Amino acid sequence: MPIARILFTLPLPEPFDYTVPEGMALEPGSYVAAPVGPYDRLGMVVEVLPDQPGSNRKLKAVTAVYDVPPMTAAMREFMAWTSRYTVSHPGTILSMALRARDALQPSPVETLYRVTGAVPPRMTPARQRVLQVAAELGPSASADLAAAAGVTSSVVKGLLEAGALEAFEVETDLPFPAPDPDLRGAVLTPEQASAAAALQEGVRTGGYASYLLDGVTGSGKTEVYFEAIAETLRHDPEAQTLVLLPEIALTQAILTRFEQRFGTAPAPWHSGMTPKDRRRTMRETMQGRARIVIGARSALFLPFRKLKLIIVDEEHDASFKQEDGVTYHARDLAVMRAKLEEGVVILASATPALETVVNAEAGRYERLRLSARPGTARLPEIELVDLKKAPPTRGKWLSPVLEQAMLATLAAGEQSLLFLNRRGYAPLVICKACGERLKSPGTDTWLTEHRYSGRLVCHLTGYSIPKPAHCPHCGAADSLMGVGPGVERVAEELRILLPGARIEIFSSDTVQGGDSTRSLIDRMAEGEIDVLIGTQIVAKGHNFPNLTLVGVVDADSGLKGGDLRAGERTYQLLSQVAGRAGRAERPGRAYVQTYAPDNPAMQALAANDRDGYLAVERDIRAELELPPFGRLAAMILSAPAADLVDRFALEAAGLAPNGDGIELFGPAPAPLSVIRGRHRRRFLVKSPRTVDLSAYMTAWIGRLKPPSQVRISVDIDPYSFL
DNA sequence: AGCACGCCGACT
DNA sequence: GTCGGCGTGCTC
Repeated sequence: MPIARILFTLPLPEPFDYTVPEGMALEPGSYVAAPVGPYDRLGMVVEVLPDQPGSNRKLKAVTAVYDVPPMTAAMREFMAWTSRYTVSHPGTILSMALRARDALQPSPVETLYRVTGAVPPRMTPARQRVLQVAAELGPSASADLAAAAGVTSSVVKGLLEAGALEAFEVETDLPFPAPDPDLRGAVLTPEQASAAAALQEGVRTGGYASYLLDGVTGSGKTEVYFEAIAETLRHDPEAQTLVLLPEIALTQAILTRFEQRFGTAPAPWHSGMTPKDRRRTMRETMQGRARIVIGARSALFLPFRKLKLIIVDEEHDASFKQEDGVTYHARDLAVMRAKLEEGVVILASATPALETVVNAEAGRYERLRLSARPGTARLPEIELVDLKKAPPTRGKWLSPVLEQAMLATLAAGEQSLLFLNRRGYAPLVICKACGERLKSPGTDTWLTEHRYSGRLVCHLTGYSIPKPAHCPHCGAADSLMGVGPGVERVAEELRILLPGARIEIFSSDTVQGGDSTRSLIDRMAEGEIDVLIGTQIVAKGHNFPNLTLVGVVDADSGLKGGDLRAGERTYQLLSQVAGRAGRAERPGRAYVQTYAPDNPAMQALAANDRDGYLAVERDIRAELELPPFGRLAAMILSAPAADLVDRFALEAAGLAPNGDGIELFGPAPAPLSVIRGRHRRRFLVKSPRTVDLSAYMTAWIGRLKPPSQVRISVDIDPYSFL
């Protein structure tokens, strides 16, 4: 009997071997159920080996094979590569690819009823009502008909037997309607048209091609990549497209734009979906029927049938970096997947990551620039407000310069946006009596005061308590004081500065679901709000025609902490926020409050000199051999007891292999040294570009024998530093 | 990941 | 004298 090597959705180090029963057709990529210990588990065939006569290995047999298309060779290669690169078990990657395992089963069915037109031999008032609602509602479930008619389902059953109703079965998971590439494209400017033509040429040529779509905010990148999608749909009736967006940008607005262009919304994939919707998207994707999938970073692991185009929108966005469990950067993996799928990848951004720009300059991506906003809209003037020279009065957070601008904007009947990336009222609570700083239990992060809810909240773990009347440390009454600004506190300041103005806060605390987000955005767009104060959530994609003033309350907050990309990220975020101003015919203006006006990121912002800034950053990174000119990896050790992890960290340091050009830093306490009661220590490894750092980390871990309480995790290309 | 097997404290 | 804590090791 032939032998199948099967990879399971379990963290096992290697595939297991099984015999293939007579008559079962298996090939690499087939999804199967096979026994692991006492139970059948979901697995995937990696390899089918011919009969091995004379072998006396006792193997179990494969139980069943799923009736779905096998995973493609390109996807299997992608998983194997990802497993090696991220230093994680192949089975763990397989579980990521099969997140909605019901998708392997056919759609569940439900029974619906509809009227036949036949009149039942015996008509009663109850039957009459049911037939009436059945005619009004159209095909419906028995329970729905009964409820609408105010009867029990036995009346429905009686009508079915009498032939006045007929039953039929439908699948509950419907296919996605086919998008229409030729519905109506936007009228493109010459610059947009030439970028679109280049992308379409790439799609038609076939094979791997990669592009950087580098367009200023509002230059119409979406319309341009829509044309690449349209060409993909037209060119090959089986080709599929994946659009990756930062989680926060996956809003109704983008779905509506797809619907307007292609007549139907794409298949969605993100963390907030119900199991049923997930199952539907995954089934349609693996069957090859979903032609366009739009999703957050995890959508990259969906098992497409024929993935020919991947678009990474806002490719610089830090949320493409997955930090827990298997760490990966969805943009980098998207490029690899496109290579293996022999497809086209488009990285789109107004503020591309330095890595991406360096790759484009090295010729690895073809760069397509969109330099103009269509119509008359102009980029906003950005002015730095030096807080050392023009500080806010004590207890306030807005400099007089910004206050004046806000007053003038309100007087002119225009809107302002204030950006402050801090939720709640105050990011830190201290006791005036004893100086205690309130921390989240089991974690070394400060508690944030939220005044609307009257609670102290840990933004890392979600821990929250009502604000205590007494200091938990010294017991003093009424001594707890919020320190520093949050959006709620700035709102309070503004209500005094601008009495009567309509002021709203936009943060993940004030808007829960999609509906409240939409209504806030709609009200802002329609001019029903004068001042919007928002966190990171306001930076993306919203178009407010009457918004002419943007104020950045604390431009320096992102520069703190030892992050390699702090300056770059600050530049990206702030230029994106500033870009909210002046989208329509009115010119926009942005004030950026900073204590570090000489910082290169601030200077570049004021001079609107992105490329100059990137050139400076690039030279620094090249000099220090930091990414993308060198490689980084981190190893994080954690344990419930600090002494245990410290002892093991020293042992691990001694066992680190030697390697050419490898530099080892640490162990040092990780940036968050305690999370959920686990003490964390971190090593940073730096190597030249030419070194296979994943292989180095794998070799290192192979030498370690951690005590059971110590956990090891590897972060390839870490984003948080130090 | 499960799950079973295995040794040390509070209960009928 | 047992029930059960979760540490360790195995699953083709």
